[in-house]
Amino acid sequence: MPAQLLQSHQLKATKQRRELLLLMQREHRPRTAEQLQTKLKDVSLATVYRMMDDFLQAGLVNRVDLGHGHTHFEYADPKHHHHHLICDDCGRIEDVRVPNETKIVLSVGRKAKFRVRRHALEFFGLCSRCQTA
Amino acid sequence: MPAQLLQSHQLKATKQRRELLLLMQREHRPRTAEQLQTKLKDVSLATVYRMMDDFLQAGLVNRVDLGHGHTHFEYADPKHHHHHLICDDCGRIEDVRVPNETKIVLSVGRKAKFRVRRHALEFFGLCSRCQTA
DNA sequence: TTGAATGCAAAGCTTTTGCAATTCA
DNA sequence: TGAATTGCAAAAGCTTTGCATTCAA
Repeated sequence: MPAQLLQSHQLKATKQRRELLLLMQREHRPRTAEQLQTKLKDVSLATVYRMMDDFLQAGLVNRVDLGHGHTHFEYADPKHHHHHLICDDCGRIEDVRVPNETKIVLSVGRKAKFRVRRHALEFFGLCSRCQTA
Repeated sequence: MPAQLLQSHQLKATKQRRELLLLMQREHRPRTAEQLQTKLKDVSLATVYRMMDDFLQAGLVNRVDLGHGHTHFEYADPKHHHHHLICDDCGRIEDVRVPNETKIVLSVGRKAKFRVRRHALEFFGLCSRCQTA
């Protein structure tokens, strides 16, 4: 599957790319380049970053800013578009869907004559556990 | 004004803090620590970063991720809450207001039993000029 | 007066880059 | 085969930190 997906985006299906894409599909969670590299073992960190650039351009992954100093990446599953709730206290990350999101994004773009290609949205605060603690 | 604002947030109103806060209120645009330091002249970069931490905690400024490698900061004017449209082509940044934003944020938090304290939202794409070019 | 804030310079991290070797189409 | 990709190690930022000094309350 990864091989075909890569080729359909004009990306040469190298061993490293196939492994990384497969890993990200399975994790479907925001991960740092280092976290991904650790789980791949035979791929250099520089290559992970280079592949991320390619994947980002192809729209296969999204860049996620969780407020920690380093960038996270997440597989962009078109069937499960979502955003994140990030707990300031315990760091837990929950997925969340925003109602009428498409409509909102379209209306924002239309009003400003801006062609929105993508957007980033994260919520920060306290998760249910940490509120009571 | 900055002096009182600082003190109301339990922040000692030092010369550097007053100047930085005043500058950010006037700029009311996302700026990097370096950009701010340049305009201040007599404040070290380390101090700008340290002040940003304080201001962020106090809620006086927001952290903005424009997708470039470095963090931007913007004065958090409660009367002009807005988000950004960032042009992939020319880099121009426009402010935008999202209709019913408060309602949306509240509903997202309620559904997930998550107490949302703040959120980050940026739109990327092509501005009106770059669409036609 | 005194704890907090600042400056300077060094250290720390994440991310990028050059170049030779390797690999996929 | 030939262009694209990868590894390694060095370089390049941005951001943080230690410590002596200065400053606001």
